[in-house]
Order: sequence, then structure tokens, then C-alpha cells
Amino acid sequence: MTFVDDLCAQLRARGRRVTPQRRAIIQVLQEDHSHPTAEQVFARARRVMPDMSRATVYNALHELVEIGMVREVDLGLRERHYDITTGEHAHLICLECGHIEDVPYDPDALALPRERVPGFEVVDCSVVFRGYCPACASRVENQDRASE
Amino acid sequence: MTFVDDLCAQLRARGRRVTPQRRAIIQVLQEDHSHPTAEQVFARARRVMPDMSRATVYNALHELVEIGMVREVDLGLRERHYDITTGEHAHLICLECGHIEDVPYDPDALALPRERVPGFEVVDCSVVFRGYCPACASRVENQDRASE
DNA sequence: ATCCCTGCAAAGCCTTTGCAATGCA
DNA sequence: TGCATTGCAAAGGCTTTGCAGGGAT
Repeated sequence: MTFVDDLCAQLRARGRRVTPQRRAIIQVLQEDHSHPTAEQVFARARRVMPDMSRATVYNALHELVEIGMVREVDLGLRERHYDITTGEHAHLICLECGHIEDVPYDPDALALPRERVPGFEVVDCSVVFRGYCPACASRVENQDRASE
Repeated sequence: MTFVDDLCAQLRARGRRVTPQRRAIIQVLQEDHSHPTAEQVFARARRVMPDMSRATVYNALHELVEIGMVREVDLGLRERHYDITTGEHAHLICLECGHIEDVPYDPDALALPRERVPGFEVVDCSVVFRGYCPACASRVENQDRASE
């Protein structure tokens, strides 16, 4: 049973239907871990199924997020990014080149709020670092020097 | 010198102009720590300056964010929230009632990525916990029981 | 006297929604 | 067969942009 099959089975187990479109979307997510946007998923899925509609992509992404198989990542950019679930990790985004990188972190280190706000039921947690990757950092630095 | 004056001075020091509109917007942010959206800031500012334009609010918020006086908070909701800077803290948001709460956290606990990704220059970090506040958690639980 | 900032309105852009047709279970 | 799902297109909703007049420095 492939990975895609496995996720489809999970979908079915949750009472959702497995359509060719959803298989294609899951396939795209499985192959692209670069945190694609809905539009990017749409574009890639269309290569396989040219008639697929944008609404179908949004719909599928929402369902996958809802059942916890896909993570919706808000990076302070305009669009949302999607990320097939692969364990807890933070995101690092370069404000210059837009590159997004996964970074592991210790979930225990973030347990603080549960003590501070008793009774709050945490569903998910997102950690995003914004800044400049090494390459862009040095480039920006040089520009600053040049403009002086 | 009031708090608003201080922020205005910072604006000026950065080469930006201090207009009555910006004073009003800063005032609103200072009085409202509930993480208002741009629209909410706009509405409150309009009580003082009825002719203020939405564009002015967006413009001012961007400038304040850019110089680090205001924090832009992305909670996975449709709109962005704004928060006059008051030290490092995480955000806790209730998916049921939308209430947003600040929670302190230990920045050192999140220092991991800096080791993992040498050379990445972190500009800011956002930590968001999504879930259900005590009141909503129990209410949702009751609904679940009732619908069985 | 500059030229940044403002207000207004329109445009942009991502996302959501409505509806009839389709097809999974 | 029943109803979730699809495709298409339009609507929605937040944010950005263009432009001419006005105001901070």
C-alpha cells in the first residue's frame, strides 16, 4: 500500500470520499515538500488532471487539514502554504528569497502556556521564524554598504 | 512626554512624518491591546477623525511594523491583527470565540534553529497556539454529548 | 518649497460560495 | 440510489494601488 493509498484510506475512514482529484492532490503534496500554496498545488495537479477546478483543490486542502493530514502554514505572506504532515517542526522563512525551511524544535520547550493558561485545549501550535537566509543576508549587507 | 509622543519621536527619527492621523492610530493601538485588525483600528480611529481613510490606516500600520513598533500577527484567520510591541510573547487563540491572549514564553527555549541553521539572521519569531479556551472547550464538549 | 502623506475609489488577489451535473460508496 | 464532490463562474473580503491635493519639515 503506497503512501497515497494510506492517506486515502484515512480519508475514507473519516467518512470522506476518495476521488481521483483527491488522489492527485495528495500525490502532489507527497512529491512537493516545498510548502506549496493552493495555487501551486492547483497548477501541479492540473498537469495530471487538466480539468481540475481550483475549488476542488481548496476543498480537498481544507479536508486534509481538518483531519490533520496536512498542515496549513501562515507565514505572514499573502497566501497560505500547505505541508503534508511530517511531525512537529517550526518554519524558517527568508524574507528576501521566500525560501521556506523546516526546522525541528522541542515541543516540550513550548509547554509553558499550558501552565499559564489552565484549561486551554491546544489543538495546534505554529512557530515561524522570519529573517534572512545566509545567502540573502550577505547580499543585503553588501547592498547596504554600496548605498552608503 | 507621553507614550504616543515617544512613538512619534521614533517615527520622526526614522525619517517618517508625524501626522495627526498617525498620532490617532498610535493612540488607538495604545488603548486597545486586544489585537485589533486593520479594520478595527480604522473604525476606532474614525471616532476621533471621521474623515480618515482606510489607506492611511494600512499605510501607517505598515510603517509602524517596519520600524518594529507594532507587530503584525497572523493567526491563520482571514485578517491580520496588530499589536503594539510589548516584549516577546506568544499568542493563544480560541478557535471558537476568537479571543486572543498573550502568553509569555522563554525565547531561549526557541533558540534551537539558530544552531541548526547557522547564518540565518532571525528578524522575528512568532509562536501561535490555536485551540479552545476553557469556556469554549466545555461548551463544545457539551454539544458533542448532546448530539450523540 | 519639498515631497511625503492623505483621502477616495478602483483594482488586485486569494479564497469562498452557489448550483447543476457527476460519480463514489 | 443517495448524497458528497466536482467544475465553472461569480461573489466576497481584505489589502494594495493610482492620483491629485494638502500638510509636515
